[in-house]
Amino acid sequence: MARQKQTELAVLGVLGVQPMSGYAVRAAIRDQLGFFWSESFGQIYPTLSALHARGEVEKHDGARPGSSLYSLTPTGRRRMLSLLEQPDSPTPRRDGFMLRLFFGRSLGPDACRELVAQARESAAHQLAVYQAIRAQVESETEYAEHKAYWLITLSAGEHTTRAAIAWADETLEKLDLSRGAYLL
Amino acid sequence: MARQKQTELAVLGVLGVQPMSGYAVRAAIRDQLGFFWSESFGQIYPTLSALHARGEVEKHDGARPGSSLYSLTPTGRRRMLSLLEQPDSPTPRRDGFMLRLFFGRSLGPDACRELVAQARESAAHQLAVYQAIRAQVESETEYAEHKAYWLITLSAGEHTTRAAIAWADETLEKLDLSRGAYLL
DNA sequence: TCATTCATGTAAGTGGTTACATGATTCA
DNA sequence: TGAATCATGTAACCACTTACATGAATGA
Repeated sequence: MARQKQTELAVLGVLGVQPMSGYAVRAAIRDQLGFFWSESFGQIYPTLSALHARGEVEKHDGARPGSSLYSLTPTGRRRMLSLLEQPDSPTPRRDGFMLRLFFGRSLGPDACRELVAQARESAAHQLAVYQAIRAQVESETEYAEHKAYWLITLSAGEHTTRAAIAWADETLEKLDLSRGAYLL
Repeated sequence: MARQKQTELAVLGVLGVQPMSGYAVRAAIRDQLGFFWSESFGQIYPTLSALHARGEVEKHDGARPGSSLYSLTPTGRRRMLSLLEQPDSPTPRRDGFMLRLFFGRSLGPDACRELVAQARESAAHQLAVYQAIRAQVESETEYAEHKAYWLITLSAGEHTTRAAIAWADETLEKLDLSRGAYLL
């Protein structure tokens, strides 16, 4: 799937849950999909215009003057479904942290240790955030069916983050051993 | 750290292990860093030129006519070190698979199950690849110090992938339960 | 009244991929 | 002899971010 269409999918997707403004679309993506997706205004507004031009979303007057509420048309819903079914072509990974660690020999064991320790901290923090969100989502009473899928993606985040912590702990140990060897 | 400089870091980094041609730089990045980094020719050659213009790499005649061997100059090595020490600013995540799953309610439980099952398969395959590479790297006798860091990044991949498998298994179970409930 | 949030949009720039063009060398 | 690999580079395009510009509404 062309990567461009993924932005359209994200926008159509959140609009499929309920109608909202462009600003709210961004907030929804940031707050609900933020851990594995992001869109900026510079993407959202033009996408919304294009979607509107193609009749996939409807534009209504919003609560404030100048603001608009967008909602999916039947065409839009069909489009979302068809995008959803297309296999995604993942963007090539570019993990700066791993890149640094790979060249760790040049960085030196101390700096590497620091890097991994920081990564461990931020993963631990992330895990706490996930769990706070989980509690919040679980207590939510609306969108019961959608909730289940939200929790599934959250759970993926939790698994990955716990793995990151375990890896960091293991790596710190290795690094300490080799540092010990180095100091002999 | 500006994202652009990361390409320079990757190029300087592999050149820091040993001098090689632009073509070989790409091969090294693909084969050794491929799981968490990627560069295309369209990036590598211009970067190499820029690095050369700034005196960070030296250009020597390669084995074939028209081919070049690039190696780090002392300036280049210092530059690599300084880039290595700068904190990285991660690109925002865009995980198309999670995006789809988040909108799973629209996709339907069967299609979701299929999606997750596929993800599980590809993770299992990935894990086998990691382990093959691990065996190969471990048997390598050169670059002993560098090897340790390579294995550390490999281990990160293994942890993440095992977590993905565990998550998939858990999720498949959940999905089957809810599908059962749906069918009642 | 003043900061914050809601709201919409554009312009410039960046970082990157893809496809193309070209040609030598190696090896089956 | 012909396919695969080694080798270098460019041009067009793409998705996306950042910064900017603007202004109304809300609420402390």
